[in-house]
Amino acid sequence: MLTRLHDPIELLRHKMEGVAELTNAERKALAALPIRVVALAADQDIVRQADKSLQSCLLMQGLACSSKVVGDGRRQIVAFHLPGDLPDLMSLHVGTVDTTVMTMTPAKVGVILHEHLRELFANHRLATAFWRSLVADAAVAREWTVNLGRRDGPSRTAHLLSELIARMRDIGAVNGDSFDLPITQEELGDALGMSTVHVNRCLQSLRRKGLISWVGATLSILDRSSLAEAGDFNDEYLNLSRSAAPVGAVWEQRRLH
Amino acid sequence: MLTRLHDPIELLRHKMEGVAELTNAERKALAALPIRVVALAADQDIVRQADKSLQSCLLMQGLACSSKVVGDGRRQIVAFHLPGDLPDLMSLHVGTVDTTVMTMTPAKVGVILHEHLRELFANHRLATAFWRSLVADAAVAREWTVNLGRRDGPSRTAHLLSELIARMRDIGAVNGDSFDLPITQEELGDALGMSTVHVNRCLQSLRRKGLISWVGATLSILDRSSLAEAGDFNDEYLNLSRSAAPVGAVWEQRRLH
DNA sequence: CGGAACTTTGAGTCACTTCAATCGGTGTGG
DNA sequence: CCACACCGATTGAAGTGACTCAAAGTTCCG
Repeated sequence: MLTRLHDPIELLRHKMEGVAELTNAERKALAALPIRVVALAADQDIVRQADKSLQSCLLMQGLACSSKVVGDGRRQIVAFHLPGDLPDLMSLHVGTVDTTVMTMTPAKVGVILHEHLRELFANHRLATAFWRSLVADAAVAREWTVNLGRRDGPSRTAHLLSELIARMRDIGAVNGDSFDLPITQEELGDALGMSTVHVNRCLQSLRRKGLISWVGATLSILDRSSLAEAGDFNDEYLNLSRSAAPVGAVWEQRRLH
Repeated sequence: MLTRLHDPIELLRHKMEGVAELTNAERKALAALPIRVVALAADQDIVRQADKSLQSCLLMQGLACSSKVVGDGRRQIVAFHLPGDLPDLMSLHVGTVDTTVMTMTPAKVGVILHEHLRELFANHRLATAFWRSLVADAAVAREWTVNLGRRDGPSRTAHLLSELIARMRDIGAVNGDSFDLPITQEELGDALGMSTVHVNRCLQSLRRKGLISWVGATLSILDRSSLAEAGDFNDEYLNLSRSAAPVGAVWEQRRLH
């Protein structure tokens, strides 16, 4: 599966089928989308905060992140982007991004002009699929807020790693319970809002408990359910869009009656 | 202005004109939207996490918040909702919400059926306006993540209060530099990811520096620019959609050339 | 082989938490 | 009209999680 997903169109199709059912006509429309593939080194800006943008990009290979820098120069990563993600899709509607999107590893991105996306959205169902992907990203962002606000170091770390393996699994990037995570503890700290030293100690604590092993760039989850428990992790928020495809159930008019 | 905005349609129109230019036809379409107004007491759930939903609501009066509860029972507020906000607009596209939305004060909400919104979205420009409002909310959420991850107590508090007065000003709810903020320090702590005690001390520190005064339910910003500086606050992220209305400028093909 | 980048460790300090008590205002029943 | 209860704000004191600083150990790579 992973090999097939090196093709930008297939990747995009897989992403959209994750949140909505597509007809053959819609798949064809997606396939007709002009995408220019660009290879980037690690630590390259893709879009910078406040840039005007007439295009959005599809991450195809590698890892990327969105971050903001605060007054004292430290940065906070607000999202990790995996292959298949559209890190700056929001610029389609507001023409700018409020974060800096950069690669964390060598990467390939597919550049899609907004005008082509807009043409695609003549089909409402496709527009909805993209809309859902934006909503799904927002759900992840809210969970990060919870993570930073209410969980201590070890738990916060466990939660983030649980999120990552879940998302990696969705795109078929997990072998057994291991996946490639070629990022530094400093970057992890920027995402967790913690110092590098403390990240290191939290990871050790997870290792000592036999929950994970992280050698080189390979992270292995040794005990997925215990890790989830340690991180107070529940994957529902990752699957909102998926379960939503058929909106059927009657809404119980509890309070707003 | 505030009085006029007690009408749900006017409130919605004001919201949407904040992010996009509307034609008279579009204003008329908005005005035709069936909205059922419901009055709620304080601390009532509007939508609960994981509820299936066939409608979204427009907050008309009062304050509301979205929150999630973590394993040990503490909660994290992930967003404050002001009059004019659509706290659960995302349920339009995924059929669920991942947070619990509840009132913090007595409130009025306008209930709008998803089917009516979808009809409205036959007009692409109106759909875009709603889309932008969702993107704007996501930008605020990302800034909260930064705030929780990288700013200490006093600064974090100053930042949130700066955000609140800026958003209150947008809806005309600010008199001079004062506005009604009828929430407890505990609620503020749930938003800031801090204990009540520490919120109290951070507020005192801001008071001692002459930046704010908070008596009863009235918060006054005594020195707006110093408060912004103390909170490392820059309102750009709140105005993304506004500045975006005409997407004109040519995007400089810096790195993705 | 040497150097740079990253990880790991230790020690001291500080921000923030928790627990506990007090204070003040507000509403309520007697 | 007062006594009481309740809720929220405030204060103090002790404990702890996380940070900073600094150094040493590792891995990677040219």
